[in-house]
Amino acid sequence: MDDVPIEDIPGLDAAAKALLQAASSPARAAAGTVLFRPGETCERLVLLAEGRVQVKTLSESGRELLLYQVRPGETCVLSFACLVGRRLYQAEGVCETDVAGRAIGRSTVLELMAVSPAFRERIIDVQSSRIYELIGLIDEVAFHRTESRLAGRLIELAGEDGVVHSTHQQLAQDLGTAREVISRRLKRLELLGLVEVERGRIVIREPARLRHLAM
Amino acid sequence: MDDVPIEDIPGLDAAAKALLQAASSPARAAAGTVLFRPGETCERLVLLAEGRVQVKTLSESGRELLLYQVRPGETCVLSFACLVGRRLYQAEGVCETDVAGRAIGRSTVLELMAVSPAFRERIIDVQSSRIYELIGLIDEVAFHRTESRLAGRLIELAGEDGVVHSTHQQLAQDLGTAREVISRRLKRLELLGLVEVERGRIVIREPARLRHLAM
DNA sequence: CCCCGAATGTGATCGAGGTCACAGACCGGG
DNA sequence: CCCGGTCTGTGACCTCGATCACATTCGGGG
Repeated sequence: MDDVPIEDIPGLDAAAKALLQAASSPARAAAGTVLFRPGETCERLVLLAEGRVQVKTLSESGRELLLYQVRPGETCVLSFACLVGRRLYQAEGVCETDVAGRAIGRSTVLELMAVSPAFRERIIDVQSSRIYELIGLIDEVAFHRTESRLAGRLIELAGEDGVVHSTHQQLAQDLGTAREVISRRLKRLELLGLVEVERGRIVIREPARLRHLAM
Repeated sequence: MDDVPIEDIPGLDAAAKALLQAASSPARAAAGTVLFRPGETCERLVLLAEGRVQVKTLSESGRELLLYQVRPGETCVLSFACLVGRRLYQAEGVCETDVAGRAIGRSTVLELMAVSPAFRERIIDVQSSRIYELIGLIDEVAFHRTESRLAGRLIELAGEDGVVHSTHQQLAQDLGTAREVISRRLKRLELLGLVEVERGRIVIREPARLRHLAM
């Protein structure tokens, strides 16, 4: 079962569907697959139907930092920028889960922008949100300490039950720091009674106080 | 002389000009004027005809960090994101020089997006470039030391003659650090023979080696 | 030519976070 | 139930950058 029905992609209008029918190809990838790496050129844009993709920068020393995630109905803004502006990727894209979508080339993207209001608005919407988020991220990285950023990330990741299923290593990679640093900060949060640290998961005990720390 | 002719704004098509004629108002501001601050709502978008605007984040402790500059023919992507997505500004916009442009409201922006291909493409283009730049900035702030960032900034600011007209304080604010740090780093670059530091200006002596440091 | 504000130089100190080097602890599979 | 890989805890150490507190120095306007 290789095909990805165009109907699976939310937020498209008739014009977009017609064009995709004619000029897109199904794309699937398993969790963990690297979709693109720094330095590569972008040949095609994927409209995501299901799954989640993480886009992260890499440092020379091997650390990483999560920039944003791409969700169903969205496209990767970096891919878009690289494809349209003929730029090189400066980040890495990794499938967080199994992923399905439809891939389109540069000319099709441009045509879609012209003929499909829904597609156009979606792109602009996603770009705007990402710009907003990226600026927030810059602010965090430049001016906020790790403890506060960790608190924020825990809140983002927590399920309804207040449980975060992540290892210290994963959190470190999300925040662009080292595992030891996360371990120590978590320990501190635990001493403060804000969380409980277990193997592979963190239970949030005091969401309110944690949220307060995050700002 | 208060008016700003629409002809002064580059990159518009007939449809855009017609709409602007009917639904935009002239906007002027002197160098140093603060156009928006964190926490404010965005009521209108300015299409820049001349001058330059700096957009920067502010930290609690009073430091700042330059996010990007808006130039003639462009719009501020943060303003756009805030206006369209009804979000609050998270940064500050300051006129770097005297500035002239035309201001439009939310509904006009949306209409322009719909009726003017040139405007639409311009927006998308600017958004894409900014996203690319912002990701680069995140990478720098997260993973590169001040010395390398300073080297990069000096190269950006240098004129044909290799002279940068900035005070240490200004450079510090561009890079999101403290003045003393810049002074010391500059001193080091001077010891290495890469630049000469004078009052209010820096002369680049070894562009190649400086560029090398910047990466 | 003097004076004041802006710009710069510098030492001392401090804290956050990065890095290294391990030691345990835990867990699922064989 | 044992073993190896993953995950976590921790001490030691170092570096960069932030901050404070000044001393200078420069340059232009009155």
